[in-house]
Amino acid sequence: MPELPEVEITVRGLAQVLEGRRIERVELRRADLRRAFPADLGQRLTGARVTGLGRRAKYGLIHTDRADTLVFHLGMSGTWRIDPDEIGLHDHLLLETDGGHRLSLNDPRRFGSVDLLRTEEMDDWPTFKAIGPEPLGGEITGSWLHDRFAGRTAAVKLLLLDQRIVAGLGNIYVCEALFRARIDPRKAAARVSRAKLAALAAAIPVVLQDAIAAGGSSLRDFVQPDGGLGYFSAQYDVYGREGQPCRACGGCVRRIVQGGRSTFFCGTCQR
DNA sequence: CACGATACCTGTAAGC
DNA sequence: TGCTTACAGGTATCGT
Repeated sequence: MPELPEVEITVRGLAQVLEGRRIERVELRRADLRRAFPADLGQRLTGARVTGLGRRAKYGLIHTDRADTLVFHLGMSGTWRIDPDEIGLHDHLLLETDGGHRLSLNDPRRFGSVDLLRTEEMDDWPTFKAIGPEPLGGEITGSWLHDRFAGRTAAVKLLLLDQRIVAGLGNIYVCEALFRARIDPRKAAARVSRAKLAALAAAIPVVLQDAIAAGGSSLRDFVQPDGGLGYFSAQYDVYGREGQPCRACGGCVRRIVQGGRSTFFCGTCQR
């Protein structure tokens, strides 16, 4: 996915064309993504005015003046497209605004989701209640991680992907944050030193902010709402760099599989 | 409960 | 060229 930085960039792009605008037309081009679209989505959204955009973890939020909030998740392959030239097989939800723009939620793999919540009840939504704090919110410190990791034998990399612990990190930024903190991703979470956890807590928001500043990452099917591409992928230290030299020590970046997913790290720097 | 494996779905690239 | 396989940013669910 779109991990947290890509969702943040998406939300900022959507705000440019949605903020203050009335949604004049809603078109559902299929009944579901991962789950069914809300049955009354079109009815509740049509004619509503967008009062603001937001983000919680990897979920994008579109608030309306009808006290509803559309919550979208981009899954692995979702993107919002603004004024696409053509509407294709994977454009599943279309919104047309009084500003003359047409937005399309495009998601080939359909791992994404769309929900419509009452804004005042949003914090009580089970999905939001179950996930951990925002990594950019300043709550994640070394000692906080130490507490959460106490007694945990799973690899630190796998726990960082658990949205109940830290919400918003995905495979790329976990690999990058662990590199910056010089932590071996295979290490049992409870056995990572306090000093390393402090470095990790510091690295997480920095790597995310760096990615946001670069405009999000560009993997093969991620395009920003304005059609531009992000360039952070060129700055990756380890992700996708198997066999290439470590930028810090010149050693060889390795790829291993953890939890069925690729982990990239430097076996020399990360201990 | 913690943990690992699997399923969901499509597109792309690599290997034969 | 065509077929098969592996892999891709995530998350829910199911065994053990």
